[in-house]
Amino acid sequence: MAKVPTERQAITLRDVAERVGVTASAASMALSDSSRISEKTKTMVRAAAAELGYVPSSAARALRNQRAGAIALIVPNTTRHVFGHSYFMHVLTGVSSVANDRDTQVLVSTNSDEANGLAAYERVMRSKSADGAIVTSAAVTDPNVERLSQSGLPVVLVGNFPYLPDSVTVGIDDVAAESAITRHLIEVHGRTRLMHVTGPLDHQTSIDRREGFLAAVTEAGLVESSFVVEGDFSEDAGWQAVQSLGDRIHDIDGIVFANDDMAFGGLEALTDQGLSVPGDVAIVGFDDFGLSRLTTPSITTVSVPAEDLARVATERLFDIIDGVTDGPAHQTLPVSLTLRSSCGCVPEGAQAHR
Amino acid sequence: MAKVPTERQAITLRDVAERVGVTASAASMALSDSSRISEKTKTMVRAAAAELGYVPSSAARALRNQRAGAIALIVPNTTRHVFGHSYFMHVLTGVSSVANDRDTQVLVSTNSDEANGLAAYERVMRSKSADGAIVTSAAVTDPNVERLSQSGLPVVLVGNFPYLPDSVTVGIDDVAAESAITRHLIEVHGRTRLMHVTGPLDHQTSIDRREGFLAAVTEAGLVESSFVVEGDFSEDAGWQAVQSLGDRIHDIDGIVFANDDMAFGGLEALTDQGLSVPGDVAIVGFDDFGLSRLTTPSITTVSVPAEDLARVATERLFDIIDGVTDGPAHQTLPVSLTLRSSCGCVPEGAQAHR
DNA sequence: CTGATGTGCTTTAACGATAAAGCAGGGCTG
DNA sequence: CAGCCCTGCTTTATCGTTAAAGCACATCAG
Repeated sequence: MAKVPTERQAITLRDVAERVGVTASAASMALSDSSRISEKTKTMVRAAAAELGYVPSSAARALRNQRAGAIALIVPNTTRHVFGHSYFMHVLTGVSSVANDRDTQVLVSTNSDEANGLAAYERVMRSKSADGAIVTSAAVTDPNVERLSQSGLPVVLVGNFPYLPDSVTVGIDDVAAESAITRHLIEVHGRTRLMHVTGPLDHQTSIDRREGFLAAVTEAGLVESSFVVEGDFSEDAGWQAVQSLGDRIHDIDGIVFANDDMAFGGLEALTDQGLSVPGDVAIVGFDDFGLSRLTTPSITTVSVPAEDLARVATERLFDIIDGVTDGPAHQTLPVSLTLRSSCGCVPEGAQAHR
Repeated sequence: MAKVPTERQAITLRDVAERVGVTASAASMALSDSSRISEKTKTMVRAAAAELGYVPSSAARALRNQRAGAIALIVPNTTRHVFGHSYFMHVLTGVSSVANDRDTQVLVSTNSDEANGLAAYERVMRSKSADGAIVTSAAVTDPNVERLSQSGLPVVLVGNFPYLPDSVTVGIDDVAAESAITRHLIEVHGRTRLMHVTGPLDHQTSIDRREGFLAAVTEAGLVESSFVVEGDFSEDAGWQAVQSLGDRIHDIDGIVFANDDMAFGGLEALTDQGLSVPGDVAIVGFDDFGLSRLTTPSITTVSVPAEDLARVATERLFDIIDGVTDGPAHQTLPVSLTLRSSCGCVPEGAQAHR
């Protein structure tokens, strides 16, 4: 084992070069396997670098190459409340794994309280701390997303942004998915009187899921017996949506929640009122980021491949950074229905244990 | 509103200086409010900088100042399985908030599969991409933690590392906490025949919690009727621990799980066997990162202030980076017992809705 | 009226890496 | 054997920022 010096002073390329007896330039060329350097020198330089534990200074490289060697994962602060921990972790995992393969650092930028007038993530980009950014959703009303995506900097958005047709996005088909799970309640479980609890309607996801629900009930001719209530993706909103129905709860036999958190809140409210799920009311959620699997009964939901979305988005981002211009502007990944107990598909307590 | 140029070319200090008619040096001094620059020039430089949307190049700054302006949050890959998403998100939130206040970027480094011989996070530090690191726990057997903390680089560990007395740590008192919650089962709920399911015993946390459990049962004179089973913090381990007891399940009236995930798994197993919780068996968990609140019955647990731990650790890290040498080596934050249904404290269904 | 002290900038140099251009010496071609 | 092209390095310059030193010019004390 080579003894790695514990000195505070970092090892620079110059140190490596001096040990071999060449200039720093030669060492640089040797390490990049230039054809203009003799095999013998290359070997010596590589050996010296390994022995000294040389690691190039990222700052010097970034400055010289005009490339940070890092990408940013931008999380508008509003997101924290709207999306759950698990969603973000899946995204982070996906981004990290691709970035790791490319020897690129991942910088996480929460928007914080834009103290400097400039949004925190705009500073990140302008200071060239990152070569590009993955933006994980945001409110439709967030002007920063548009500014970022039109700034000319490489940006890939995770989600759907129909109002930003020029942006590059990777998402799922919320309309089709919500429509499919609604049809499941109607066709498989014979539910005819449905309520839909939406997410915050300044989020595209919420708008699309509502549209999917409406398409399904319209197609089935159940418009008269169905209705929509606005929520905000929080557990409490789900609880409120059910609670505020009062006696009208008996007018419905199925609830399509726009996400799992609200479904859980709704489930609690239904249970509190002594109603059985799925017996009296069948419910479904959306996301499948963990929670829906754990409840009693477990919640039937749409599984969103968050990690895959992030992975695809990050690969696309690297393409853009590398100057690839002919990639797809908008990609849509498939989702799957995960059938559990809350719709009546899987008997309670019959959950498999691996 | 100043029109921010959308050019691909970034604005440098030279651009700002030229517009005012001074050199880049003068502009630099003006922006740093040097006393050697006239008030008039300062005003003009500041105006020009704002107008052009000047943001200093982080790479150039890092190179010149020998400071990255970033800290790393290091997550050994083994951690992913051992700690949950919520724990990590709390830590990330805590680290981010403090870093944001200091205008510092947060770099998330998962260890990945040390492809380059050098652990990924060692590269991060050696390349000077970050000025310091927060390391979120790790197995006792992980040699990298020791190397990192002894490398002379600023590192703060979150958790307890008694075998690294020279490191700087911020943690909780696992022994006292597990002892307290065990005593709760004994003293408040009169349980006398207890099982403890540990986490992976190559983690200090698991070792300490086991010690706390043993201290409590010893103190109460219940050693004969109690025992310890090894788990690994996974939901499945909790399930297995209960399941593999067979008929011996009737020999116990309380289970102290070393974390909430296992408690949930155990809860499922108990329910599957038709046993009532807390009626037949009272159970408690540890962590309170979300899951334990959601189960039926909800799980009594120890609330770990993960975000606060991260915040304190990050503040300490900045102190070290800034050269403060007289800070506390080891800090311990207080935890609290969160009493819910699974121990018998709160009647089922009586959970408040805010 | 001269040397000391300020004021307000400019010049210089450095951080570390690396393309591009420069240059010495050997080998080859015509 | 003069001219040319390789080979294998060195020299030079640059990325953007900033500390330190330098240098005019003004002001003031003695």
